[in-house]
Amino acid sequence: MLTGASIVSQPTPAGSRAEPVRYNFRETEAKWRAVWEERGTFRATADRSKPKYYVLEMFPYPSGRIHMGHVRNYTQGDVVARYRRAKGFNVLHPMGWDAFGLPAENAAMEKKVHPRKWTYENIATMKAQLKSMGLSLDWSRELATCDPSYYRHQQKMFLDFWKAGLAYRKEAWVNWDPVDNTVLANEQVIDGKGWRTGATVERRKLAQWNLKITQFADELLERLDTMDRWPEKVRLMQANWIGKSEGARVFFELTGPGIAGGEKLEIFTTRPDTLFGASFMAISPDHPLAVRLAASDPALADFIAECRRTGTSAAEIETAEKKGYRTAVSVKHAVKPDETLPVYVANFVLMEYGTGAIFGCPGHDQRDLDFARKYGLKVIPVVLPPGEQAAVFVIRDVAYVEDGTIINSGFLNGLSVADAKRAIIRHLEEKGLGKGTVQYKLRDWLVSRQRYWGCPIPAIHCPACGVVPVPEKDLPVTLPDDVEFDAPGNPLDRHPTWKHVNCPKCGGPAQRETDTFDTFIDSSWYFDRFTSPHCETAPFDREEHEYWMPVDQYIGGVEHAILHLLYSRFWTRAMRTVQLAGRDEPFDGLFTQGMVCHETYRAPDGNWLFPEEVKRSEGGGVVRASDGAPVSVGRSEKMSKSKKNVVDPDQIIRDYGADTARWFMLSDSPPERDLEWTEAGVSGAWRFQQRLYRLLSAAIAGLPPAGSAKPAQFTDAAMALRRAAHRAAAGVGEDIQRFHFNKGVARLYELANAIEAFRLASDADRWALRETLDIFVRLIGPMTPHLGEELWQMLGGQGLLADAPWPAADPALLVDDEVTVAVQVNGKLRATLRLPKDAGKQAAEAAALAMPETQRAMAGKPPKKIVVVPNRIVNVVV
RNA sequence: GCCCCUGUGGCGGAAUUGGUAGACGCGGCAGACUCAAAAUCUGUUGCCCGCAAGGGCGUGUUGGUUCGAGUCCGACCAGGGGCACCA
Repeated sequence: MLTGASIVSQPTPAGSRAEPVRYNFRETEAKWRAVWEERGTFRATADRSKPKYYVLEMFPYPSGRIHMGHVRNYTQGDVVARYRRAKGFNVLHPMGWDAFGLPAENAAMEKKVHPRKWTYENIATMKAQLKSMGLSLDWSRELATCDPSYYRHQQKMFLDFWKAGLAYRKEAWVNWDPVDNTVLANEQVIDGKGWRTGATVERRKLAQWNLKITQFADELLERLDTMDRWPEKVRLMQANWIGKSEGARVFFELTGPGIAGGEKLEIFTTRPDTLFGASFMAISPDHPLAVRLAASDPALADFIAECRRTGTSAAEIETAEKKGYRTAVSVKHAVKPDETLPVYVANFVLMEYGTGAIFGCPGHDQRDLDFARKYGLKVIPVVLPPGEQAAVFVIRDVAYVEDGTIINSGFLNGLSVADAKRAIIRHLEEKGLGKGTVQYKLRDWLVSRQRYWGCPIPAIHCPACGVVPVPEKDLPVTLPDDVEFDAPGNPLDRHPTWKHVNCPKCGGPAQRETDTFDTFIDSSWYFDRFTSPHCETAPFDREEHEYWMPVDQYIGGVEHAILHLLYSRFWTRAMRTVQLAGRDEPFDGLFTQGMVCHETYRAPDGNWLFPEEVKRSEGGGVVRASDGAPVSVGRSEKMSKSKKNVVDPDQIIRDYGADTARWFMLSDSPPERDLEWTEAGVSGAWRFQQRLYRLLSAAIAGLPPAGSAKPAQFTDAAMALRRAAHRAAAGVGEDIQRFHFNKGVARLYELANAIEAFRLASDADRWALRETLDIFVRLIGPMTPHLGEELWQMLGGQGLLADAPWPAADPALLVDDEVTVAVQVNGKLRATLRLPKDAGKQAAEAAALAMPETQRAMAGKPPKKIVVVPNRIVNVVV
């Protein structure tokens, strides 16, 4: 009998020392993982009788070891997956490896390991680490993108896309590192030099493979509006990236030396309404006309060469001066027949956007104005701001870019900007001088990489037949194993035999394509493959794919907001185009998690220190543990090896257990925000695990067996406990669905506090306590699954907690029959009042006015007005 | 430069539609247990005045709407993110 005693401070048996009950997480966690694995608890099979739920976290690059960002990502996904299982969904929760990529080649160069060996060793290590987290993953679906059984389908799909016109070759300017003999991505060029070699990067024109993502530009943009389970931020970033703008193309007739009769210059503008204000034309240094004119104009050739030397980094562009070179040619003004306009080559005009040529209207574009002032060109205002007089309005230092009334523009005069756009486009189209068009910033996806460790592009270059697809029967084109990394450049290119093949068309000697695919291709369809990863005849089994897709909940870092997610959306449409699948969108719900941060530490010599190298001194400062040297503590930043502010997940799991790591990841910080990793937070999470174990151990004795008949009567305290439990059941589920894990955690703390404060006095109390514990354990299951299973077993639960249903909240217990109402006088809180739920306005008013606190605050004045919000507030205005 | 987001105790953060600001956790303080410490438990903890009862102030700053504003509107300040010669 524990009457009146706290259920926790249970007296220990006489004679025994008060040994605190300790939860042995090491043994227990391993035990339950073995049970799940042995029973195949998380293996998924398509079952049309149940609703499906596909939970996916972005698969990792096998860099060597998992980091805290992975732990956070996979914990969140696992909570969702386990919760959905408990709610009766047929859950697919797979894991794989984004296994191609440059780090493997760097490792090969530095450590003389073959990229394949390095990659698969890393996979083995990281798989063991992920397993130690107790994730509810179906490992039977594991895949690695570097496996030929995976990428053969990718090669096949590429051939299909090629046939359908979605893949093509195009000459493109690339950053060429002359030392490594390779192409560099823009972000690998620092101050015009290669990031690895320090060599000055050259701009070279190379034939490269491209995928026609621009074909879907409009669709990719329009569909964003309907994707309401994606973060607003990501949709906005994608919309900006696609960058739709409406305007017109206009043709200007060229005149001057070297110009053939009738030759035209085509420009793109979003402001055709300002055409009458044009005072110059500007073309890109890469524009064919510029290149042609340079052949007979050495000064222009120098100018173009100088432009090409200027880097493409953000900082350089910002500081680069706007410069132009006046060519010998001019154009006839499209709408003012007797005027001509000079043609400049300008360093700020991009060949890749629009037509690589613009017209300059200095009055209504700041950059054009700066240019015009610099080169002494005319400034003709053609939009009059409201309230200004046309006769006296002039543009000084600031271009006018807002709406207004059109002036100095012939038949457009008097129109608004929007009307003028419509009118001029109609005019241009009628006269054959131009046409209204839509322009996108989005460019086609360049997928060629001069690398070894990637998926080979299945194409053959034949001197007679040109570029020929590898026949399907010869797929996959696999990578040769015997490669050397001691020389710069692509090992595939200098391999003695690999690239030499016979042309599949004419049988003559030919060469393989030695470029490999951008690894973003690998990750553009892995989620499709997960639906049937062992299918040999196709990328996936169509029926399995139909059942499981789309991904219901995708979770990963916001750094993939544009590229990976946009490419995946494209790939899905490309597959639809070649009738491989019928979907438009791969990801129904998307969640982007925040980063994991930690304080940074620096020794007096300026070197970074790992968190485990520092300690708190007695004086409260932070010192180096080895010698007590003072340490300067920097602000919390994203964990990174370079600043050594990292904590190893392995270490945490070893010292505190997976459940503690998971619990800490979920508590306090909202999952979309950055999380600060602190020692105090971890030990707090650990203490809670221990506390729960003690709580259950102590409470369990003397409880009625599971399934005992419900008593007819409960005390108020027991009813309060039951209400708390049922409210938690409803609330935590809601929190998980809405990704408010931190709030769910807070509710569980509250319920634990209520359980601990509950005093047992009767059998009915014991029944209520068992009911509450039963609910509680089910609720913590998704968050701390190992401890959950252990407690579930202690409670005598049926089967595994991982298979147990989510507790159903009794609606009758979710509503209180009494509510607390706030009493305000002139909007200031003066008292609170307990009232029966849904008490009438009059009763509430009377009760509030009767309170001495109310009367005192009213100071004898009569009420002017009384506002009553039922069950909430009574506000007396005097 | 353009676009977007966020500002709440010592700290992380709660607060359906405008309706009791600070749930929950961390940390602090006081106490219990202990020879002592750790662990654990109990109480307390926004700031200011007051012995107390009680009162005043308080969600980045500032102005407004409202019976009532963390929440809505305007201006500003600070921090973070994205894009960036995009015509």
